[in-house]
Amino acid sequence: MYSLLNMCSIDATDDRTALARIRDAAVVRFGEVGFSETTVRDIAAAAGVSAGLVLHHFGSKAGLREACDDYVVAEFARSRIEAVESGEIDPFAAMASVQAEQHLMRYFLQSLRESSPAASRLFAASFEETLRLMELSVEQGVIRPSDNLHDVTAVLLAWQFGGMLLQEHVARVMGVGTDVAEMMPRYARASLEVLTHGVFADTRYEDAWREFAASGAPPPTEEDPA
Amino acid sequence: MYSLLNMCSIDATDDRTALARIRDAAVVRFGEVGFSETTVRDIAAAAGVSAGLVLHHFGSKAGLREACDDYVVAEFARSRIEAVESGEIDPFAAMASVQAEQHLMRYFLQSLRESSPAASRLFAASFEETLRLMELSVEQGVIRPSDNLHDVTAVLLAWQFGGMLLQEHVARVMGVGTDVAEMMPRYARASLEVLTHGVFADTRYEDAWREFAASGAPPPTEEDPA
DNA sequence: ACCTCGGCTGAACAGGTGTATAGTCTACTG
DNA sequence: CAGTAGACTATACACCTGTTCAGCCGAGGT
Repeated sequence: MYSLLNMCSIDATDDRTALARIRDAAVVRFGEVGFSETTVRDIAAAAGVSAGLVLHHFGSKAGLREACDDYVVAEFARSRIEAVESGEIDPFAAMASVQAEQHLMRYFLQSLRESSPAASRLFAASFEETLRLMELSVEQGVIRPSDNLHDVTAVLLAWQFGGMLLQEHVARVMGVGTDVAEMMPRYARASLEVLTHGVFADTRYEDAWREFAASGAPPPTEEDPA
Repeated sequence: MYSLLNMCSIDATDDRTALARIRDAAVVRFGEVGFSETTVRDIAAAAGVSAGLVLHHFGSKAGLREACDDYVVAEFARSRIEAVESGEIDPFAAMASVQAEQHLMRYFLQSLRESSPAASRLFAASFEETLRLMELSVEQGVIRPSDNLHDVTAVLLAWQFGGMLLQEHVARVMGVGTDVAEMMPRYARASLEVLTHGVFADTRYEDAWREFAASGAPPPTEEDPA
């Protein structure tokens, strides 16, 4: 019904609908520089259409964002479903496949920066899936059992995405470039070390906290002495 | 200490100079909603002056940002020096004192979101100090020795700040409010558990990675299976 | 007294923003 | 073939942005 020829200037071989081109361009721009730094005219130019058409299809810039949110959420869900159907269990491979679609991940990370509604949806969805993965890994003896697996998973997820958000700063203090190939070996080794052995030499801090929590007093300190 | 945000009508007892009021208001606004979402007129109104005066004192909005950056960096440094001079060693207390000046921390976190130049400076400074603290803690037997303490510190710092950045999302999946009093017990318990015992049941992932790194092949996966 | 200088203001300017509107063209339908 | 619907464009509009500018005012020096 709405299949039109696309005459426009972007690429003669681009057979995507103008609407799809707008949406894709918006996902890229929003992911790269953020929502408020992106102009409707930018997106229109990148999609090879006029600014008016963007509003014609999506109503407003906010409507375009919502459409992008829905699209990215759906794409993530689709890629996860594919991964599950292919019988993927290995958590390493799981993360690798998430990393695969870079522009989606960029959009997600940018959403986290801006605390957009999509970020909450994606974080929550990622949490549910990770929690299932953690439970499975505990059964398989890969992950140490915990009577607090729910919160532990939430913290680990925050650390993981938080680490991605601060990638640039980690790379700088490590003295390497921000590209994955250069940074990942260092980051992976350090994080694996912490996630395997912890950082504290004994349980004194954990004990101190447990004792404190049991006393019912308002806790006096921040989270961890990293 | 000194009065915080007094929006339109400045308190008659406010003896700060107009320049200081502008700078303080800018730090608050930049920290709350970010640089590009804050207008010069907003800041001027919050400081009780005209928009022209802001530019008169700081040249431009960018100049104001630089001044705020310098101010916040200096304030952080000052508070850290005070902490060191008071003989503070306990990492818990260290983090608590950092948390104390909330508007400075908010400014820093917002800078991290926006990857502003100040964020790099503050992250690097925080890293240097944390690294010294870690070395000291290793000597005291509190932190487990590591032949990779530099990178481990970088990762832990990224996780800590990253966790703060994603505070809202962690709270949501934990089912608690975002305020510190409600969230911190849960967050502290989970992070202490991980930092004390790790999450992996054995060293298989660490071994696999070491083996892989030794082979010299390009690594195939992402950082951790959180 | 006069003068000067810097803090300070109000209005104006130039550019960019999201958005509304009028109109063109093409494809489909009766 | 008329006619309608919708994709699409160009233009204009209203608003907001950072910034500029001419000038006011009070304090301090001579």
